[in-house]
Amino acid sequence: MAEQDNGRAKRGQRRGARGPTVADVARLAQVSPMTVSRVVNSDPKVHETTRAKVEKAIAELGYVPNLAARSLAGGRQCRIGLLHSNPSAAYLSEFLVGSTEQANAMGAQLLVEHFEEEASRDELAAKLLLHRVDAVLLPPPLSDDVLLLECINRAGMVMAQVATGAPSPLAHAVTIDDEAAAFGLTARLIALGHKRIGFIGGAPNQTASALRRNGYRRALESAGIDADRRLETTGDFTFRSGMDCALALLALDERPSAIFASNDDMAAATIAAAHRMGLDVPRQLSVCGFDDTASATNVWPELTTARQPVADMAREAVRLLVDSVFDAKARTPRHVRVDFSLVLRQSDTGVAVSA
Amino acid sequence: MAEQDNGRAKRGQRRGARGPTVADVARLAQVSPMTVSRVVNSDPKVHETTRAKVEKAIAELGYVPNLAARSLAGGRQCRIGLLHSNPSAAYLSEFLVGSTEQANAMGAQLLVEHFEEEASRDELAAKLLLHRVDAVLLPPPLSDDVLLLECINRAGMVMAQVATGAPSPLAHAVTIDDEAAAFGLTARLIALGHKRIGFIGGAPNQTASALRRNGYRRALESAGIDADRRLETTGDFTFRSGMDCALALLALDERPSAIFASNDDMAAATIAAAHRMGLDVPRQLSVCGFDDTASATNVWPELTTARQPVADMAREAVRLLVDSVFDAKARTPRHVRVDFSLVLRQSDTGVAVSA
DNA sequence: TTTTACCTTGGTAGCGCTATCAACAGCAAT
DNA sequence: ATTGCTGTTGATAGCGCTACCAAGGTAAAA
Repeated sequence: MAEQDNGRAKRGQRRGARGPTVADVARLAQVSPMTVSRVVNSDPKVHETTRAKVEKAIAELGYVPNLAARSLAGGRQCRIGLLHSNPSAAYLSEFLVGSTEQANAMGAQLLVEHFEEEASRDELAAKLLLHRVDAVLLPPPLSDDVLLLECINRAGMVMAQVATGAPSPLAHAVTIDDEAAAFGLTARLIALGHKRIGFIGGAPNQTASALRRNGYRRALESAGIDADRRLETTGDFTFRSGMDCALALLALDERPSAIFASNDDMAAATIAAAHRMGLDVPRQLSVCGFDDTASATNVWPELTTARQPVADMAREAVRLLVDSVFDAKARTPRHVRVDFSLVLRQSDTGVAVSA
Repeated sequence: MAEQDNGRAKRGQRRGARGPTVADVARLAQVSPMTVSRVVNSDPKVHETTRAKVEKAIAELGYVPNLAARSLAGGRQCRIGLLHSNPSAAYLSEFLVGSTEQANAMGAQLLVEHFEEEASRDELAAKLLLHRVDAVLLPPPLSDDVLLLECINRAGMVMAQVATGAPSPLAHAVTIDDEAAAFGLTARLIALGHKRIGFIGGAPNQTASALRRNGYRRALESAGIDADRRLETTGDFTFRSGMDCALALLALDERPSAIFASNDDMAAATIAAAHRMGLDVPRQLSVCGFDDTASATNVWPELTTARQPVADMAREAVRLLVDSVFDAKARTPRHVRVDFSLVLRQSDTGVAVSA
């Protein structure tokens, strides 16, 4: 009931005091609202003096632009649909942090949508359209779903694939050089003295899996080690599949002395499998993973792995999308490659073992 | 230059065709824009017949409300700051999914902000204020930071603590019954025949830690088992601390036959420690965790644990916050308790072992 | 000096929606 | 017939911001 007037004169006849507006700033700085708008949007054609005055007024009032009004007036409005489907929680977490941050910073709205494997791609596209989604952000494994890409493209939305092995001409892409990273890790195992190195591949439907396998093979090759196809197994990025593959590898007559798993979960499983068989890691078996997710440090010994800057990749992808939505010229698909790094921990640094 | 008119009469003189508006729907349904607005917002006082007409028109045009305009006109605007500080990635991920979903559904804006341990709470509050944050969402461990709560409260923002053991009178709280869950898990271990059950506590500065410890103690007590304080250790929810505690417990003269860890990461570490000492889990050592995060299934054997519905809790918290922001009457702190469940997997189901 | 060209600023008119209040039924009670 | 309702609808006026165009000033060119 009590109409409390917290120190500020009520503006309209609507409900009480919200934050200061361009008009307030304009009054204080003795310029027009329009000029304030220009300063806020860093329009180059504002005189230095005026800009300073306005900035002072802004600081004084603690003015913050109202996003709603801005996007309404500006006509611009960017909704990004983030589609995810059962990626590792650790990956998704980092991805979400990066993408929400960037989306907020750029005034875009992020809609997080879970995509069931079995769901119809057409229905999904229809749903996105219904939600007025302008752009779609695709973390793996969805970034490799060609049907989905085509479907979304047909619906006229911009897309960004993150961490795909096969950038589509229909979409932006942000990737690391998976092959180089896998090459690097394998080369390191070789440098440690290993000659029989087992490989656990990722899900065949993710293109990155093939790239990592190539990196592994190329490293062996360039070290002059004959490839033994029995040492190559294929999992699906889950812990359980990693366990199965590792057990199979460790049951071979000529057991590998090192195993390169295509992601951290499978590497963690490999360590578990080794322990289960009474092998010490890294003394009797060196292991390395890929991705540097939380799993990498939640095992003992901690995993040597390749780190993708997931949050940065998400940020970059959002940036590409927002730019595309606001500026038709930026709509031609771009492919951004970001740097990875090798994180050396304890899972592989045992005494070098010769086969 | 070519003013392309894509099939729809241009509305303003501004840039071309955006989606249909209330006016379009109103015209088609032969009612006033206001009535359309009422239907969209499910205002009860609209006649059945009218509602049907409008809904038909909406469907026909594929109308979707413009959020920006709505929040501008409604004067309502809700920004929720989600503060997180190094929680487990798995937890954060689920939390983010739940909270972004709910925030979008309720037309609120979510700002994700990382809070460094060392950062000044006052500066943080100032920053939140600067970003015009109306409400703050606090997942653990921040939900237990009393200083932070006071600070934010002083700044006049609404808060919600998630998974705290000590709901503050200053904030909403969404919790599970940690004590009951810990009781349940411990009771299960006892039922399996264990008499010496080790305990790995969580970080002392998180109130949930104490509750879990109480549940553990109470279960022992009600089973008539004498508490042996040497069996109680204290970690800090990290894998590494779990490893240390587990190694200590397993080095005791009278080794425990089961260990209850206060979260999954520490339970995973316990399994790793057991393997490291050549003990089989669950045959020689039963283990159970808490939270049912991704870690629970990324170890072998998989963890028996207590599941918190993290995403649901986040959703509920967001709901409480948004309601509070839009409706002053809903601002009195509420404490919502949601159900947990015990997830029985393989880490504890060995042959029952007697001490 | 006048003209042309900027460079900077201001005025006006909405963006799409909803709060508010006024208006008009239709019906019961006076 | 008049009054008073409840239930439903419409008209009006902005929310805070920016696109657009026009207007003033100053400097360079004629």
